Amino acid sequence: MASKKKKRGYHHGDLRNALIQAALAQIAVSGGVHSLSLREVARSAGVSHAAAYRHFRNKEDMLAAIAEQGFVLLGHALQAAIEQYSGNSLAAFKASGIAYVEFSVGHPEHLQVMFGGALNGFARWPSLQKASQHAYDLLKTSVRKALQAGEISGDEDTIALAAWSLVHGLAQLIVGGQIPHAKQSPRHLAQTLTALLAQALQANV
Amino acid sequence: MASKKKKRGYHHGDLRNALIQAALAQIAVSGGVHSLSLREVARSAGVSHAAAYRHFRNKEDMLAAIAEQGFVLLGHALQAAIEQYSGNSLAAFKASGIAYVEFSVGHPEHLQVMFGGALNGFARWPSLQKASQHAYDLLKTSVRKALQAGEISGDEDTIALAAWSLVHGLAQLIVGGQIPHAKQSPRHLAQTLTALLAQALQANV
DNA sequence: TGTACATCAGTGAACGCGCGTTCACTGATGTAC
DNA sequence: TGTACATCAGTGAACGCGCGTTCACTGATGTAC
Repeated sequence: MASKKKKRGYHHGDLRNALIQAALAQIAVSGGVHSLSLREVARSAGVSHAAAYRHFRNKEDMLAAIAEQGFVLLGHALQAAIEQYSGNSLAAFKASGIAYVEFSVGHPEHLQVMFGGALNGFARWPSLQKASQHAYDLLKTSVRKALQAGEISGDEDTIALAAWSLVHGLAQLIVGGQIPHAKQSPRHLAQTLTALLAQALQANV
Repeated sequence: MASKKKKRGYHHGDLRNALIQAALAQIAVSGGVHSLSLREVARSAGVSHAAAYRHFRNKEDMLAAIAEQGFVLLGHALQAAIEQYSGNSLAAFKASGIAYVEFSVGHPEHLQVMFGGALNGFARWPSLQKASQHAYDLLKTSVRKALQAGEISGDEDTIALAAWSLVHGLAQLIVGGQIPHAKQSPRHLAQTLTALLAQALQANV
């Protein structure tokens, strides 16, 4: 259950990651970042609670590490979706929106730390801020390419904000359990809404 | 600072409301529901912490009361916006979206309790569930009227979900401080995005 | 290859703290006669 | 109007608890010679 053979550090091997995994599991079970405890996390990772302080300055710092991991994973998901349609910038744009929703639904615990307001701004964690900025840049670039290719029209910032708001809102509502009557899968919903937005953006081309 | 002359109950007059107000203030200052404490709320309302138990079964019950108040206020905001354009169902639909964003930006503390996941479902508080359902019904009705008037076209559920996602996402991003570069006011942003969505919905009419 | 030493990840006890909730009480208010 | 009584909102002390963080320590690992 503990370290396999990957890093094999001094003692545990990869306690930092093990703690992050334990924290995510605790969020999933208790259903909230607010009830996450450093001691409980260490306990379920099979380690004394003081050990956590060898890897994180404090509890908040641990949450920042989780949020950063979330944005990195989100970045990868967006990049993969975009690259899948390298020849068609509008399809790539739509795919990135769908990927945003699928990532959110697949990683609700990360999402909660990323956007749940537990960190009060990312300014104190440069690498977190960088990862978050990178994910947003991918979206912006995707919009710019579709604009340059003449497949959609409009103001770049406005389009990016509309797209982000749409998929972010959908993801939050799904993960928050606010759409109980949804008969369709998150992916299907995301496809429908993304197509609807794309339709609006193509209107004036 | 305490009760004016409105209800003048036995002792305090309107402690229940005073506690809710104190809780909202505490959320605003500390910047999170997770760090809200019943004892601190009672303290800042000038009352012993045990007094709170005369008005709420427990801490969670107090949060539910705040969320309920939020949905009631949201309902009023939506209703007012819709009634303002009683002759034009498309304008009413857009106005309700803008009102959603303005309510959110104007009541970030309520929003956090309503959607921050602190309650883990509304099922245990019937009146909260009713208030939340009512707000959603206003949106649905607004969509249906625009459809019936032939001003927009599409599937009712899809349109409602798209509209809700868009304004909810925008609101969450603004309140969460995720849009630092926004040069425009929340209201302006909401107007722009709502108009964009309306454009897509009018496409096939 | 073997030994002495430095490093530092993880330990276990201790700190001080504020929390949520319960309880028997008190005293201000409302009401019946 | 006055008095006796019932109600119940708010009190203050007490409960048990788990928390975040610090500290001197220990012992496994890596390294210089």
